[in-house]
Amino acid sequence: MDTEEKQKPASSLNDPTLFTFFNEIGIIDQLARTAFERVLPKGMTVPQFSVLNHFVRLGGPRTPAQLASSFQVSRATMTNTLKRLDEAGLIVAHRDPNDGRSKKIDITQEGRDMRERSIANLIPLLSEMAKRLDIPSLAQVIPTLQAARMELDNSRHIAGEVAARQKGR
Amino acid sequence: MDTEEKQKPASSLNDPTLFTFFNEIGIIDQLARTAFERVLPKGMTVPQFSVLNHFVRLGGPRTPAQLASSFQVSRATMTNTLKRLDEAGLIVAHRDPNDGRSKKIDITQEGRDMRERSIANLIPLLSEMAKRLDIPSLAQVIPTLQAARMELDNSRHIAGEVAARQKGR
DNA sequence: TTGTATAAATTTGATATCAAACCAATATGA
DNA sequence: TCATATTGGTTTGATATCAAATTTATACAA
Repeated sequence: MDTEEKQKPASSLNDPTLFTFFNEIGIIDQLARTAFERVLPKGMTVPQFSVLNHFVRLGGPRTPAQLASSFQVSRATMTNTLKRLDEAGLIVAHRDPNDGRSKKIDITQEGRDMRERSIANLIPLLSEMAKRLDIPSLAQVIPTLQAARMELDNSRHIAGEVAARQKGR
Repeated sequence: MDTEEKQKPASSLNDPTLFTFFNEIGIIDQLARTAFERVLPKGMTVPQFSVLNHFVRLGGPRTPAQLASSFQVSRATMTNTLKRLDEAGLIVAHRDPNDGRSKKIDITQEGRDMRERSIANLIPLLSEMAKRLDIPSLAQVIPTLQAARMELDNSRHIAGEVAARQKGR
């Protein structure tokens, strides 16, 4: 199974492209998240806002599992975020009468108001960023990012398989 | 000071480029971090590995503040990561005799060994990723990412100013 | 029918991260 | 010199995140 791996074994070590790519991605994510969180209403976070925004844009009740899948986070993470939104009265949860395991989550009016205030706060920051960043060049790289994201998502099992192979020796 | 902002105030709302860009960035970062952490030696994390790798590649003792700056994280965050590396015996810290506030951090032999094992575990994963991702297209977008990262870094104060303006009304 | 497997959600325990508050030491300036 | 400001580092308190284990409910299969 690992015969072909002898061909060019350590080229990925010598080619810094992947390392550099992920490194830049990580720093941009960090800087952007922090900037957004600084302008959001007190107590609001990016993940919480994203959930509220998701409900407004795409509507309807959603299960925690659906939301976790939409945001590519674990169900445990989504449980945590939903708990905080619920405690703040920004969402409501109802048990699914057809399936006792499941829940239906929906946004409340307070949640909609919070989402509106969040967007109002984000707009000036986004405007400032748009002045400083080269938007057309960012738009150009989006397809590449989307392709990479989809491939990484499809390959999520790979890390587990590699890890299992390592454990086995 | 805000007269010119009247020109095209809400265009950033209608233009989804920035939202989409940051959204893709965030998901890629999430997926990549999780994949890396799954193959790293037990207990090793991406930030911890990054610090060890930094010492091996760039050498020499470094202060916590220098490291925090290199990785674009807060000093509090770096304190936390260094504490764990220190407890694991992977780094050593010495007080700076010339400046009682400061510390000099360096990697230990155990730290070098851990870094070697980490890289050995990462190589197969990176190889798999390299097979699935289009490396040349990723290489092409790196300059754009670097430019965006530098601009966001230079503009870190902006979020604070926008937030202050919002508090003021 | 009953027992096993799967699925949805949560809990637990760990790490990362920031902001804000804090302490200690150095630098600066009056 | 002495008071104030700045700097390096830590602590505290909060949220996010995952993996692994747990709980409850549904599905399936013998």
